[in-house]
Amino acid sequence: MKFASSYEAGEYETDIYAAWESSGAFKPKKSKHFTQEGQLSPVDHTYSIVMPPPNANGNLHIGHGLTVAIEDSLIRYHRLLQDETWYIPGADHAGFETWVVYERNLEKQGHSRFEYSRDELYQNVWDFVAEQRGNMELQLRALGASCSWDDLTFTLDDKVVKRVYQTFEKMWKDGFIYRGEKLVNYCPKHQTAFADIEVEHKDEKGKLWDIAYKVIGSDQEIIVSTTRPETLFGDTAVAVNPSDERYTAIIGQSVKLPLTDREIPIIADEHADPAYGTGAVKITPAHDYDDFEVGNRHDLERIRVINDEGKMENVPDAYLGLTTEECRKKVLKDLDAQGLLRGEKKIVHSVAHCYKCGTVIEPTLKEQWFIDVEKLAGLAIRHLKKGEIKFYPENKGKVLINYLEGLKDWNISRQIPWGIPIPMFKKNPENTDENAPEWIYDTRVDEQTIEVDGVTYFRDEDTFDTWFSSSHWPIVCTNWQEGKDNPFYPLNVMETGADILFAWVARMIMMGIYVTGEVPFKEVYLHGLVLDSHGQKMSKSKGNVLNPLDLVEKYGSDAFRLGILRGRSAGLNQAFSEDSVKTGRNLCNKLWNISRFIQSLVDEDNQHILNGNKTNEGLSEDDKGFSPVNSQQSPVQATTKNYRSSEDRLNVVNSTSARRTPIKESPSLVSYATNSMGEDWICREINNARTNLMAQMRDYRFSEAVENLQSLIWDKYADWFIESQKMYKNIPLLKKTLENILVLLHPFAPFVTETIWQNLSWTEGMIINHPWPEELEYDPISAENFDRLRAAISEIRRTYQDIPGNKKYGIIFGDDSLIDDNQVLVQRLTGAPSVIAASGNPKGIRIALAGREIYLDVDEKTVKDYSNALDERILAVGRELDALNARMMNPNYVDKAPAHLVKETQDAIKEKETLINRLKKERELIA
RNA sequence: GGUUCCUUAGCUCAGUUGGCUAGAGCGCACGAUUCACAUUCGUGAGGUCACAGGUUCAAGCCCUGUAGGAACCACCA
Repeated sequence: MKFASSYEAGEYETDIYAAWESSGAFKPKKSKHFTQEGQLSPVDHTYSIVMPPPNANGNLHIGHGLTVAIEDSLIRYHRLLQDETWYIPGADHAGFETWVVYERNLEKQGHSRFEYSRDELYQNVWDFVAEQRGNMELQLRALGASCSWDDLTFTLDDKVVKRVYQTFEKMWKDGFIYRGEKLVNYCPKHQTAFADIEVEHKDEKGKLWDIAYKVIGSDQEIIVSTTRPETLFGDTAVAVNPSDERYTAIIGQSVKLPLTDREIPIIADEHADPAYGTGAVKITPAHDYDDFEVGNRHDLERIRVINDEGKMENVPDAYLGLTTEECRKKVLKDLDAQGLLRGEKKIVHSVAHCYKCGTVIEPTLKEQWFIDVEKLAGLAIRHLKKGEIKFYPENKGKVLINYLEGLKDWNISRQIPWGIPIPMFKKNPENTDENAPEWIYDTRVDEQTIEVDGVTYFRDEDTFDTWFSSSHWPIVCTNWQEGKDNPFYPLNVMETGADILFAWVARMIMMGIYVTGEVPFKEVYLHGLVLDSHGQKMSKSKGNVLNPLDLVEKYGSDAFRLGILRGRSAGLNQAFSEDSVKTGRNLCNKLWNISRFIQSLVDEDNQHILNGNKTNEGLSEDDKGFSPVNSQQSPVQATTKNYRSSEDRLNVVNSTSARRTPIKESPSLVSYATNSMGEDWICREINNARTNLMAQMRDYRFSEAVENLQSLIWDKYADWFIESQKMYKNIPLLKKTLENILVLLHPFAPFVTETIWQNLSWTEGMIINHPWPEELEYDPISAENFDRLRAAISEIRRTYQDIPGNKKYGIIFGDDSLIDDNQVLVQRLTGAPSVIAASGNPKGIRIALAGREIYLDVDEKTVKDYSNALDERILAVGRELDALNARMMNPNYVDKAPAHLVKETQDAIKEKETLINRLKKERELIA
């Protein structure tokens, strides 16, 4: 296969993905089907992640793109480490979200949900979703998600329902669940209740009205302030603060409720704030959370005046059936007519809205199923405080505990058909048998009535809150079973958006501990929102939405993944722009061209072999011939080649590795040896990048990992190593190092690395499950010498730029073995017309590096032109020297700082002094 | 009111247990260019690390305070 001159991602990605998938690489190796029934022997290294299930009915958005980029990189990294990885994909029935879409369709067709039974509706939505499903799965593939598709879990799968019912039954028996008539967040449009977390509070302009209530048996009146005059029909008291002296005299008396014949008491309660409004407040226990509490304290009657459709009920005939809005107008008008409306004030207050349709949430008295959260959260808090889960970013652990400590009981009933039916049946109200329980648990939810012990029970028509079932996600996806070892539970990490810390992560933790006794995951990595390039939230209305799949199509999957990981850290909402995807694309292309070039060198080399010429490939270390570069090397370097024993090397691998056990020794197909400074240097750099990468992966520092690799591949491998190899080629080392680099980058750029791997002539198998590279062996002194050579070359280049006239001059070197031994390389990398040894005293501009005798062959006039640059240089070195001297002048520093730092400072001073003295001497000669 | 976070280059952000001259990407300026790559190569300019104190031999990092900004939770009759 021939490498094209640029990497066109779109030409390869689909095939590569298909090849991975059909090879079985995505499945956990040793336990392909870890079923509910089967139990597998535990294995040493497992690594499991469950994907936060995207909406089965929807398209992926940029946040999913980030999720996959992070999770798949982790999974692929651990797969390369030869862990048994399991990336479990999912699809969410997205109860309410999907229901809203479906109901909207239904309305468009002129139908209403009330025309159908729950079972019919459920079936209809199921078909509706089935039609749409598959879209998001294709998109996950395009992003390169290497998940085990056979194990895809849908949130309405039987195993999910079964598990949810088991838990519900356990909770019911344990007394964690109760049926209660409480105020719930009710959306009159969708006609369902919500959990507190699903309600959005928004600041809104409103009005505060003052209404006079006449005190019975006197001509006094009490003025209450309210934003909701229409609920006065549900008032069952007026409250004043017990310490409020204005009202102490009338506490215990009654007032006449305006527009009605009812009398209600004046009560004393702390809830009334003397400083707010008139200090007196009407109490409507059936339609206000605070009032509900007040009502409980004073045993007040609860009168519901707004029905499920948001219309007035239990009110005088004139108001019956009005919407709340109509009723408010009429009440105000009628009060005004009676002279009871005493004031009107504009205020801004926070109002709860349905997060989906924006309708004002009506706190409504309803019988619902609740979870006693104190019990559930208490367990979770204890585990969290013991630090059993590590959070990234760390502070989210504290935030979560704070949330759990204040959490109120959780309403888990929803009045929508699309969801898991609540498996509870209510006794026929006409049955007066007192021995029969009011409610019974039964999973025959397909039947509307059941008979137990001769008693008829009716099905509860509600379904579970989505979060109730999704809180079981780690349990169901890993097929956790009581009493059976499961190497995949707890998960290694839960990766998801910081925005659902409370809604989802908190509930998974609570439920995981409750069901299994163990935390469901050991670590939590939370990502922030992906904002647009100006730091604005992406939204359709702003028109700044970036579609991940568009970017994949335009730049490639790898480019997208690299681009979205760069510049991003845990928990923060951060900007994202197409530019960073372009950078990713450029890196892929760079790597492609590096590989293309190396392959061409390999092909050339093979041609030589065919022609009967010698090559150093495949020779053992002992009989390794020296490539031409050796004759150029200094005697010093040649004698410092002193490789560690293989035992030492193994120790290095162990000590620098972030893993608990040594990586499996896996003999490379390519045997290699280093023959030059540049070669030793690149081995050292690859080893360093590898070690850093392992630490970065352990700590979830993806952005740093990507930068680390980019710097290795581009700034080091391409710009220095490959360039130096254009002189003297070490084919086995080129092969070996390229392989290592490809493997290191694979977790982040799976497609391009695999495509290259498949295109290279000598590689075997697939890179996706290639073993993680071992450390390369090299000569550290030789590697350091290359650093010196690089510094010299950079300084020469810089000096060329500093000399006016934009011209390159010949290089003359004095007694400088580094340059002497690398003349050809120096000439090539600086672009100098010549590099020659000095005869006699060299003249011209001397390169401003201590320890080097390098001159540029320029005439006297050019030397003078350079004097300004030289002056600046002298000043700069002087400043550095001053800073170092100041440090050494401090006796405390010498005393207390670590010895190696002091030594380093002393050495640096010596070097700077030498250099500055030399530069000053040169400057004098010019003047 | 409670909790948490942020303030570092023109922009978006790194900066680990305090330790050499504070980094990256993008952008900008100057220069290069047949021979892997213009999705290229080389060089450079940009920083009082929000401010004020403190601890320390040493502070972007730790402590206290101030200013500005953000998110979430609760409440708002």
